[in-house]
Amino acid sequence: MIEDEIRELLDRISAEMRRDYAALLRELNLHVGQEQLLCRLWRSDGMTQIQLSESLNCEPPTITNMVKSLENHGFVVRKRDPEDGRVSRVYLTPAGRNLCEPVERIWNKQLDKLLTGILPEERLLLRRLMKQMADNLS
Amino acid sequence: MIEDEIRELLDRISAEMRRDYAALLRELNLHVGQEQLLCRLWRSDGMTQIQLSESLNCEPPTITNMVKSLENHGFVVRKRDPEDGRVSRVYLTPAGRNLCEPVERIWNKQLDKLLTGILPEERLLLRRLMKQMADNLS
DNA sequence: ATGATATAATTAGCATGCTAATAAATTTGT
DNA sequence: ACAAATTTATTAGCATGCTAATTATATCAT
Repeated sequence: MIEDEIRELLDRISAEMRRDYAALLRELNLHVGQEQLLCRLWRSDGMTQIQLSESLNCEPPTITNMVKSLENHGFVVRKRDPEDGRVSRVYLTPAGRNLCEPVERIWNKQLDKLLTGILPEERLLLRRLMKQMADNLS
Repeated sequence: MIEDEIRELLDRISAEMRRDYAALLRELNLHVGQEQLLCRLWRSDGMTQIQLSESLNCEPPTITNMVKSLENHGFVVRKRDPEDGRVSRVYLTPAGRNLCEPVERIWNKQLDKLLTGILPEERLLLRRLMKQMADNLS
């Protein structure tokens, strides 16, 4: 069945992308997923952990762990919000900010690999179909 | 850029599929990924752990952990290979075998959700493009 | 036959990611 | 004003998944 093949292909692509990213990001001392969190901060430094968990679509304890790990590696710092004592805001250190370019290089490199041999008009179509699938899931 | 959107959509789809599967599989006392290992055994019971790691494209220690967990839950048993003392073969218990149908129901349900609104001829195209991407990665 | 090499699996340690339960601060309701 | 409810973050515990190092068995070469 076509549908089962699509499921298996999606599983394979997800897993393989993750593996490739893991290998590439290791050179930057990053784990898969951490670059996504940093990406949010590159766009908007000082987000709260709740905002991060909503933006990354994961649970607050996951953010606690990720931020703790990123803080141990010196890529971010946490500061208590002076106006709301419950809130902890996450800020980039210079080291964290400097990861932006190398991470984007990795993204582009991996994207080139993924899309090799797929024509521009096929990419448009692919985007449309993937947009539909993403919307179906949320 | 189209390519960046494709990357972000792929990330979103992967993550969301994983979350959905996690929720659905929890009712069967399974974690995401375990159903893939079981699926290999449904097709060919008694595989070695090395064979499983190659088939699932993950590392041997991961298989050790997964099999240990599945064994604790009574879905598989490990038996030493009588002809090669290094090899440990993994066999389904009746409970593990009985998971086949409910897992396939979950797969089909989730696949319906994913592909809603995508026409048969678009599915063919999608499969071709995904096949290309999967081949690009391996 | 025995020392070296290769293969299969495990252990330790770390990260993402989850749920359930808890702690701390703020807001709401009466 | 103060008790109750809500919000934000953390802790504990478990699973997948990784690498590096280790153990146990089998094979290869001299």
